[in-house]
Amino acid sequence: MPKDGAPTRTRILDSAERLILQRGFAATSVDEVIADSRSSKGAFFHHFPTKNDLGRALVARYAAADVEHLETFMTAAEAEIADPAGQVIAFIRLFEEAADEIVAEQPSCLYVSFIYDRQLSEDGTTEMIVDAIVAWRDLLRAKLQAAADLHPPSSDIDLQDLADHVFVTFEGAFILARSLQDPSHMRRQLALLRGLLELLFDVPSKATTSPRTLTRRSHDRPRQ
Amino acid sequence: MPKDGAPTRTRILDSAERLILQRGFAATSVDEVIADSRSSKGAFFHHFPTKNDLGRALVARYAAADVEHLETFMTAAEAEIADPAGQVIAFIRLFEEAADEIVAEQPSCLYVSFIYDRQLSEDGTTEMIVDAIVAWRDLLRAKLQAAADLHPPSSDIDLQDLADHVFVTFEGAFILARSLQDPSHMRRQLALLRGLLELLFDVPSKATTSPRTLTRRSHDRPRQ
DNA sequence: TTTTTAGCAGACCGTTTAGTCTGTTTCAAG
DNA sequence: CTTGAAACAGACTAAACGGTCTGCTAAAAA
Repeated sequence: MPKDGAPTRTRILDSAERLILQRGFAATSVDEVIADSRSSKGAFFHHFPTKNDLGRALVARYAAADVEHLETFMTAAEAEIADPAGQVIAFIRLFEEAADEIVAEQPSCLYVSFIYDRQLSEDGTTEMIVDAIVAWRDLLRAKLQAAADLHPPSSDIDLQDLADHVFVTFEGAFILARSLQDPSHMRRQLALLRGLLELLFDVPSKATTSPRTLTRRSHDRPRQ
Repeated sequence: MPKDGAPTRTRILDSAERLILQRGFAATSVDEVIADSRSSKGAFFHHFPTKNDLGRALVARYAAADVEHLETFMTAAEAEIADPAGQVIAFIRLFEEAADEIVAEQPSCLYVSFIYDRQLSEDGTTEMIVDAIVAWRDLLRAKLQAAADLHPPSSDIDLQDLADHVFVTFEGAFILARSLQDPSHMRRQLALLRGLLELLFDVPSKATTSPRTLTRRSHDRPRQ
């Protein structure tokens, strides 16, 4: 077999992801991706027959990483505490601690770039996004169900919607952070969500073990 | 003065808004807008010197309507009840009741189309979006502050972040509804947010007065 | 050593794009 | 009725776009 094309392919995907997260899919030209990745027309269209194929590959990679992130953090939360309500709260706290880093290297969510950018269900991208969202909702709903069975929540809240609200908070926080150009909103919104979950399941907030959350109130002046 | 150009201008804006909400700004061509609005090149570039000018005008109109919507509903909530916590909850409930209609005629939020689509701070659009977001956060924060002063909330939650969480829920719900192609998520996420606020401020949920919320649980099978 | 094939380079091409230009129509002021 | 300026209509253009094509190179199989 001839020389390995994987590094070039990865370089193209990396450049495309960066540019598309900044400008959007339609607003990013193939030539820009080629220039940024220091490849060529030949290389690009060798790996991706069309621009849409690049998009599909990009979403596939992104969704896979997203679901893996989900599972990694949930496993870590499960190792930390036995109680399912505590696990959900620990899960959110792990994302909270990683929030600044996540937003720094990803100013927005690739899902939205594709959901908002292209004509819906044009090809297989929407399905991949749906699958990832469903992975989140199913895993979280199971946890929340288990939590609700143990500590009956203080309010009759729909658990499916509550599971979805985690995804909703992520996406909304991305938009808020980007609009106001203040990346800390991701961490803050996750902290808020955690606080609401602690309230709902009557789990005491252990602020002392999570020093980062102590700085939560240092933003009375909006940074803009 | 010659004939009135306002109707044409409005027709172009309406078509552009529809198309851009579906496909995104960059993915919508001037020619498509012209065809959809049954106008012409001459008419278009008479009213909007460049495509970006159309975008700016569109966001200006959208943001003005958004802030007006905010103020209308908050005024209605204030007329309904004196207690600030109850006002916030009534405010959310009003949007809940309007949610299906809103999503039906607007499958997504124009802010996101511009925040995600164009290079940030290219022109004045970002500022207009920021102004609208700040209007939401300021009005809601004031209400939440007043509410917290009266009924001290059962948890030490940052009120600024809580105010922002309303916007976050809207934006996230738009994305969820569109991704899963189930418009009911907007209503459901707002209902959830209301439930959490009722819990936080210890306001009893009056489900009987709001018949729509009774159907909240009729979605065990995701519609997809 | 020869052959084969994936990997790549870059000139090239047809189409679409935003934007221009030359008119023509409308309508009210003078 | 004339005029003047805003409101259009639509042919046209230069640049950018996604995609093609021909050819070269590297490396492993035969």
